[in-house]
Amino acid sequence: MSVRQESNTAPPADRTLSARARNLTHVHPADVPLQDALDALADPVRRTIVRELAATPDWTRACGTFDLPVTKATRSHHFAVLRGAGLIEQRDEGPRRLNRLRRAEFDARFPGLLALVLAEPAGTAPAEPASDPGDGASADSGNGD
Amino acid sequence: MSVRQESNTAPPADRTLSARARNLTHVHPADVPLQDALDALADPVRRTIVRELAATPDWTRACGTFDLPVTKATRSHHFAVLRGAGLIEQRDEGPRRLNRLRRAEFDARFPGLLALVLAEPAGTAPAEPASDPGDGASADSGNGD
DNA sequence: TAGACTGTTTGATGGAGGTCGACCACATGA
DNA sequence: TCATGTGGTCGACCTCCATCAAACAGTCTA
Repeated sequence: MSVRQESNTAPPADRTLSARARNLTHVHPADVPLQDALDALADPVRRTIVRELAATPDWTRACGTFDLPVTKATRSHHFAVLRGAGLIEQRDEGPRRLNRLRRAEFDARFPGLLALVLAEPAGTAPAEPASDPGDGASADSGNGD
Repeated sequence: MSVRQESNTAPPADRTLSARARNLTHVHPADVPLQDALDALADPVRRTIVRELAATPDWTRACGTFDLPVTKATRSHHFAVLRGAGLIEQRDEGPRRLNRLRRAEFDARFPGLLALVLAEPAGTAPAEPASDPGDGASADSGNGD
């Protein structure tokens, strides 16, 4: 019992998947302890990712498209943490790795927690450039399909 | 402007207060950034304090009566952090320092967050003895007034 | 085949914070 | 006045984790 079918997906060697995708292990929010959720959201960079992700449709943002004050190595680390906390889902699309915020599932497990993060004004926490006055949605923008 | 009247109470030198009580600076939850709230609740010992505090009536538990796997120095530190995050209120009663969980105020500022902590099964997070079989409320108990 | 692009992994580093022992401050009671 | 009990402060230690640079691994296009 337990471990939701699509849960802790350590993929059982699926040949239809690329070698890269096979390393993508997801954790369902239902299996995440509160400790991990709080640890994940206690970092300002990760909360920024979550907020930016919430502002765009699912599967439209690759990891590299986020405006973060860290190198790609650190960025990669943060995405892994968010994945491990059941906050995001990832899928490989060519060379890019697209992201989705697990809104409903996560909110079902931790009611209200995600809302607090999304309600937090951007640039409030440290390690954030407090956003530039020119508004962030200049070029890439977050328009949908 | 701002800073709720009873807010960040760095008491303006009140002679009716003991020297000890004068050092008791409180922060109103409304003035607490999400970062501080998450930092405060990300520690398992502090969540234990919050849960134990929620299980007893206000102003009935002194700092020393909590069953924690740390020394009093660390304990004192944790209580200070909780106070600074607007999670608890403290009052000196003789040599003891009594505590109160700021349920309503904190929940108004961070809806749902406190509920998540209280819903967390005790002994789940690390650094907790997973509770002793004899039930915690043996001697001192938490009965109220 | 080579190059550009995207993302991960590894090893090292620095800082923040949890922890402790020791000492100090205050209140109470004998 | 002294002893006790409660709690805070200080300095030191130590672990964890965010961070980076460098090297590696796929994917796509030319």
